[in-house]
Amino acid sequence: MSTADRLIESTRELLWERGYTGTSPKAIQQRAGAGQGSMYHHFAGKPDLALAAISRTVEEMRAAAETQFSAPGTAVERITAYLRREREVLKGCPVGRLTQDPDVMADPTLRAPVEESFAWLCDRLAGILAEGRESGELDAALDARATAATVVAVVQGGYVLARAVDSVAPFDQAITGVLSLLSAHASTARG
Amino acid sequence: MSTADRLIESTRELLWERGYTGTSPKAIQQRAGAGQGSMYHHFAGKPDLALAAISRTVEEMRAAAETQFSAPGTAVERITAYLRREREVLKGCPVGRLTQDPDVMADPTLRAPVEESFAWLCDRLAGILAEGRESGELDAALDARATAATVVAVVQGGYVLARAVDSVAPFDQAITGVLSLLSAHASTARG
DNA sequence: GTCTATACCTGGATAGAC
DNA sequence: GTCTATCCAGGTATAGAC
Repeated sequence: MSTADRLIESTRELLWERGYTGTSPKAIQQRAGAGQGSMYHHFAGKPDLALAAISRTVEEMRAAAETQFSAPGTAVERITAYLRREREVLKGCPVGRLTQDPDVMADPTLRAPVEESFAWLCDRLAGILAEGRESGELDAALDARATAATVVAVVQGGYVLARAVDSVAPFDQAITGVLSLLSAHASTARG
Repeated sequence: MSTADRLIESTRELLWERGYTGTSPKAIQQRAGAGQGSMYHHFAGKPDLALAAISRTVEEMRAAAETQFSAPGTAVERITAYLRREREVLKGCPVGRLTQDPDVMADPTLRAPVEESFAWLCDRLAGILAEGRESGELDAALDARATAATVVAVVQGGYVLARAVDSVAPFDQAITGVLSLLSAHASTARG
């Protein structure tokens, strides 16, 4: 891995663990095993490095989600696969975390990937839910966009709950809860 | 308002806006219109002041929630009132935000109020849902604890989505979505 | 490309005068 | 109780040698 890559990876880790404000160039350099001059040779500064890190993170997140979404199966099966996917729950969401960083949200360049990421995720889930509704799998009265927002919110909020009580239990419960509610909606249509 | 109170209120605002790491004693003093010496006369330092601010915030949050929870009405009505309550959505949750602050979560004293806050909220909602199940309002198969976690997660995640796209729309959609799913569950029991 | 030196600002806190 | 002076570490970046 090149020095530039190591710097990006270190930044990704630190943004995840400590956020933008809590991440110093010095900490990035130490974790990457790179010197001061090396970092400023490859990147213009902290915001530039953060942009590279954030871009890489959102790409990975999207690819990971798309794996579940494009798998074979019904809408509920694919959403279940997405929700039950293995996650580092106690570390939280590396993208959602950025929404709490005022310096990230205040910079349009840093903010854009975060914004696009969640917009894409909601749209994609709404599309899958709409498919399920068209095919008769889900109740015709189901609001695809609202339900999609609920699903994404449950994941993001599940992370918050898990971190609050330092246990994955509430995350798993929140997922179980929304899947039960959604499945009930599906069986109504079937019955 | 006393100087100590102004310092606490300023700290509450700044913790909400910028988090613990992003909040400096100097910024607190300036917002409170207090001097350096004044702050260190009333409080031992930043962690001490943060504890006072966090304690006050979680008390307010709990009181606000309890207002909706203890109002007359069915379980779903009270939960709807809670979820539809007016919120400063784009500012996010002042308590949930703290879960993203590693320095807060690493300090047991600062962490405890956050942890208790979410534990209480989940328990309280689970109790209300269990009541609704006992009374026949809700499906007997409904898992009260899981559903409670889902409800809390939707609120917390709704904040994340709203901040991500800088719009209250996804927050409102997420609430609408979970209430639709829950209401469908209720009508199953009634039908 | 990477290193060291340097610079300036802020964070967080203490000391002692008033 | 509040003020000012002072302190040291760290954040963030530039300059220039190698």
